[in-house]
Amino acid sequence: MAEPKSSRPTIVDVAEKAGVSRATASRALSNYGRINQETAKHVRAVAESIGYISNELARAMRVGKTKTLGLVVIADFTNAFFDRATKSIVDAARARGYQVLITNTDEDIAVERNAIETLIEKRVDGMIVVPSTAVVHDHLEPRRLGETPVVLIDRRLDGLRMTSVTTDDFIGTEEAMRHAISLGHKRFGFLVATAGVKGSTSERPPVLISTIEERVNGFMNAAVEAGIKPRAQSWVYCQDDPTISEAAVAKMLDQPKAPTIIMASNNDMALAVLKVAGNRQLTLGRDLSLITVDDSQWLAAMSPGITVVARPVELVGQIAVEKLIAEIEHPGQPTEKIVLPTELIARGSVANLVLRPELDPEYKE
Amino acid sequence: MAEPKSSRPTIVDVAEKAGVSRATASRALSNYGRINQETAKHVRAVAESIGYISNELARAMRVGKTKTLGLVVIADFTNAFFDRATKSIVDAARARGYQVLITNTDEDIAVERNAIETLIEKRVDGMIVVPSTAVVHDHLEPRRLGETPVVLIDRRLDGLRMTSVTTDDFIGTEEAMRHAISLGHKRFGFLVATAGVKGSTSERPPVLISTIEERVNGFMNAAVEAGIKPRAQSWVYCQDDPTISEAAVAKMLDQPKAPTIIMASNNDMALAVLKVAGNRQLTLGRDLSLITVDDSQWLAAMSPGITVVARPVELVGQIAVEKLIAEIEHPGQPTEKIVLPTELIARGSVANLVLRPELDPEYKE
DNA sequence: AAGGTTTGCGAGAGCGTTCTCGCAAGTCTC
DNA sequence: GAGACTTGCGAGAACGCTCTCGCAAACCTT
Repeated sequence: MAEPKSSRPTIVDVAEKAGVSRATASRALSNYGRINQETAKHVRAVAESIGYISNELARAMRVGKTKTLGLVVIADFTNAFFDRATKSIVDAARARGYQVLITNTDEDIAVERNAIETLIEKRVDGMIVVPSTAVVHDHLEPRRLGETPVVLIDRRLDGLRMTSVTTDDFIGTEEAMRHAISLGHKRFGFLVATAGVKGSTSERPPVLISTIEERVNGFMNAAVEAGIKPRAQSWVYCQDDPTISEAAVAKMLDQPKAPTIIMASNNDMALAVLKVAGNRQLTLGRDLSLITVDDSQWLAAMSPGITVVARPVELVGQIAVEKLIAEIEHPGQPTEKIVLPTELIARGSVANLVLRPELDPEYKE
Repeated sequence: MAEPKSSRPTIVDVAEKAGVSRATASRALSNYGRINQETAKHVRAVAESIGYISNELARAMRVGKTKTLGLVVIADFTNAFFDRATKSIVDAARARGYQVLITNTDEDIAVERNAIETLIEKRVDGMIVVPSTAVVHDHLEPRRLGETPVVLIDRRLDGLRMTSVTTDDFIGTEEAMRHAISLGHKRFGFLVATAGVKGSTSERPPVLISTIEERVNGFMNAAVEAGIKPRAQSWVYCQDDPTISEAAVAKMLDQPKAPTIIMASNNDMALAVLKVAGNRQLTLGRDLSLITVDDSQWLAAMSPGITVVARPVELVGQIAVEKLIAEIEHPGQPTEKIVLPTELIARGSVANLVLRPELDPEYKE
């Protein structure tokens, strides 16, 4: 009478059935050490026949590597950065034999702290994190992390000696501004998504995550450079909430000298512009212009297509994985702050006021 | 001289430092069994002070539960189903104390088989899978899976006794068709995304994944019901590739009696329609109508908004997690085929040919 | 033919937990 | 104040794997 044995076969089962020791079975299955190829083949056949699947937990315990990466991200895959970044990370990891454990932070620092703790508990070999704030980051300090390497993406955290992969949004948005200026735009509306702000305000919050800060500075710099002094009311820092951002856009457009173009700091803001423009029957690229950051299929497929500052999102993910795995497999890599260039993709959403000055409502013959 | 001890502190370190046994330390940290609350507090303080973080691998080995769910998905988060589904799954899992290991299949059966194997190796407590095909599924058979429970989402696999959470796309698309018919449309173009087909064809492939099959049948059924006989050339089954689908749309529109409305089986197809319409300066909801499946912020924000068959994606994810965890924690649950209702959201992309028959190019006074 | 080297394999420890069991001391019960 | 029960804790096994070490047999080498 065989015992029940309800659970999965282990390597001991394989060993017994094959008439060898655990050690030999292990050698056969993981293909290492000195072993007769005949026995190895036999053991593998037995393993296959009884449906043996190795227990990576046990192996991980022994060898100290889980072949798992943690991803700490604002898992809003509706977002044109995180969706593509996540996919590219998962793919790049798989290509190198790693799996990825996803944890969502919802941009909440407490959740993030928790997520990182959980990932360490699960003993991931390393993690890629999108820090949800630019300020508090004790949970990312070496003391907490121990040996676990971390690579930051999307946002830098300047206080930490840590590899990061970001994009040059300063130059990207500067370029976008120059483009708009060259097409004759002089009155800009800046619509900036700001975590941590409630409602909307034209006052600049004390801290912005690096990505947003660069975009703001890029806008500003190009404006100043062109001798354009953006009025306070053309800046709106606003919470990432459709109702609030749409209201902000509406207010912007109702000003006496309304902007001819709105620079959106991200696609949620761009959506608000689209919505309001739609409601008011404004045609983009004619009655109102728009530039946003992060490309997506939708932005390209609309009519007119929306002009964007495109970031090499997949590349960010791939490089992050590459650097992370490099550090995992060969500890002691130098930390790097990698900054990738963006690309301006001009489509039809920016009116050419040079050719058609009459499109500017303030235009006087 | 203390030994180096480069790696993380273990429970033995905590025990030693606290002057208790491993057992007691474990009891204190995991809060179970009989333990003096004073000692417990002391042990926890010591653990905190030396930065102890429990090793879930070891715990998992011992207790046989990893508190990890596997997600086997076509990780194209650009897709309006998978993005939201993934987020809702990650969130629902976290709320119940589970983490999610994501594996991408890219709609490739070999990769899927592999992914499932890997997840079993990592000993996930259960998995949620989007099967990438309707035919081969030996890797999902009980023999392979062992005790690991699986819940299917998005697509049913009728041959398997397995819980699934899907949406009623048959009724959903039928409803969409009735809506279009009630607005006076008589000539339809059906644009169906089909994995496995190369290029595009008007011949129906032998097998379609359940979701797509239901959509096709829903379209068909409502057409027949209304006495509309769709011509062969109004059906296009086409590979999920922008160039190919755009060509298919163009061809469709160039027919002698071109359709007044295109029913897209998913958003990739809808994108193709948008692109072609844009190129040809056709205004949606006037020169050409469109209905697609799966809502997204973009579809709502465009002008006109696109009419969609909206599926309760988040709910699908939540229920899947719920059912899966129920089976994990209380094995022996009955398998269920859960089908959730869809909702037709009418926006402006369908022209009203009853009110404005002149919008139909075939209209003769 | 004697020594050295290589090959193949098994015994056993160890990774960091949890958990059962047993024991000593304390608390109750009458 | 003796037995019964409760409380708090430690010893040790177990989860399933890998890997070092040692040993026997087989193979060279001179």
